[in-house]
Amino acid sequence: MIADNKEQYFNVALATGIVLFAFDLEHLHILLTRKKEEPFKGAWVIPSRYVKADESLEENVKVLLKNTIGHEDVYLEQLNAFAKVYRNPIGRVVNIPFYGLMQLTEKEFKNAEKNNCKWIKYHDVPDMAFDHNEIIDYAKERLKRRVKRRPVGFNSLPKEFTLNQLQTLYEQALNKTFDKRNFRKKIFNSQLLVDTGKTIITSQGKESKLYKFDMERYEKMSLKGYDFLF
Amino acid sequence: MIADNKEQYFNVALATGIVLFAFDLEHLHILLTRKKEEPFKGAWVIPSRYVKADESLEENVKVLLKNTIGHEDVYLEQLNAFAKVYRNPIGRVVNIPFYGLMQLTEKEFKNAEKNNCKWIKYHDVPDMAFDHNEIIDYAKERLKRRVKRRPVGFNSLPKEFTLNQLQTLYEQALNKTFDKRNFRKKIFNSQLLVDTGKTIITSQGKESKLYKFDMERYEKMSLKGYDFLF
DNA sequence: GCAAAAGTGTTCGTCTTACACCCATGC
DNA sequence: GCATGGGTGTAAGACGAACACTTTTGC
Repeated sequence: MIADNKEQYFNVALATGIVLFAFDLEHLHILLTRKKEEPFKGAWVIPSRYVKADESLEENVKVLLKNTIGHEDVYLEQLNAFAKVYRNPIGRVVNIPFYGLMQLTEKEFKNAEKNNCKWIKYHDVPDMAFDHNEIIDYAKERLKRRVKRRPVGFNSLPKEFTLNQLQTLYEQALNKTFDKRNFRKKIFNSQLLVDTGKTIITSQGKESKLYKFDMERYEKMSLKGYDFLF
Repeated sequence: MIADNKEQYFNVALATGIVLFAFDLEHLHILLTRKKEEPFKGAWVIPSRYVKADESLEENVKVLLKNTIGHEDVYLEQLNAFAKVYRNPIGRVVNIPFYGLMQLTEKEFKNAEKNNCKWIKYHDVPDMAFDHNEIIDYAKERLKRRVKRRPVGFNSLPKEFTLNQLQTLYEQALNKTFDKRNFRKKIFNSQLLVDTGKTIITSQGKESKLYKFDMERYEKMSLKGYDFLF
């Protein structure tokens, strides 16, 4: 079947997109940009890029990251392909988006501005071009599930963080609030946090204990069938 | 960027594949077929099909189902795209596989044979062409997670089924055994099963109660934030 | 009569949830 | 001095895990 008319099938273009979530210790953000060319010139989109013939999806996404935030040090996960026939007016473009999770610091904030991108608050996503709102909604759902079921949240915190920062992150991602005492109990019970013995002075001038995530321990526990659950 | 040399990007082919899981009330099976053409003529593959220019992925998968088991009454879910540059020697073919879950009866068994397909036991998957083993492993992982966290298993049972059949399904999919009393307690606690009042004579000649899944109730509970968990 | 399958309760420990106050700091 | 945020304990209920026997049937 394919041998007869190979050409008829090789007429699809591939792109990746990145729904980049970043936490600045207070709010979750998503990185958006505006389209520089037709179609939908000027409209909000997630950073996207056509995949070259000999380029893997991951390589492509990493170029996207370099071009927007200036580095590629981000937790990444592939999402479902968006492949509707008429999603792009110039032809059949299949977008295989990823979601990323990272810490938002001054550096990424400035780099984004420089590269014509903007960090939008998680709950304030505007109307976007193509099916990009759908992609973001899907990525948010995925993030929620992951935060609930795997300790991915730590990818958006500094190596050492306070429990209040961790709780804020969970509350933002899951869009609900937790009782402070119960939150701490649950996290400590999981035995995935290590007390660094250090403290930090938070923005309110209070002293607060610093913890770090014990990745090694998590991996060992995972192998034995442990399931992180929040 | 794209306007200048549009052609250079529109040279990818799209295919879907289906990892079809089916339960005959005793064992889980996966549907495989053998390649009829080069490359890898004669090798085991999952049923796959090129996507036509104006065809959605879902339409394409449904044709696949029609061509193999003779109908399209299957629970479907899209998996991650498999897009490695050199996964197919004839060009860059991106496979966007789905997994499906259904009940295996005589009908599907015969239709598969007629269509050059074979139902292989879940734990006996042979070496396959392309990256199809990888796809199956990925689909199995997804199935495990789904069975644990959503009541998808009911898609592979008849409308009315016994608790032992349900338990067997869970044991096969998750590759472990459960205590019968605890299993029943857990399932009844979830309040998702309705006693039909009927019984059936099983293959061992014993009478066994029939239950059905209360989809409406599940949907209501889901909306209120209920999470099925096994 | 014995092998195989359907069905059934209790106990113990752990986890979840609800709930309130003290202390230090910045202003 | 007061508003803000960091930090802490207890009690009640729900849930999970471990565990054994009775009954019926086919052979």
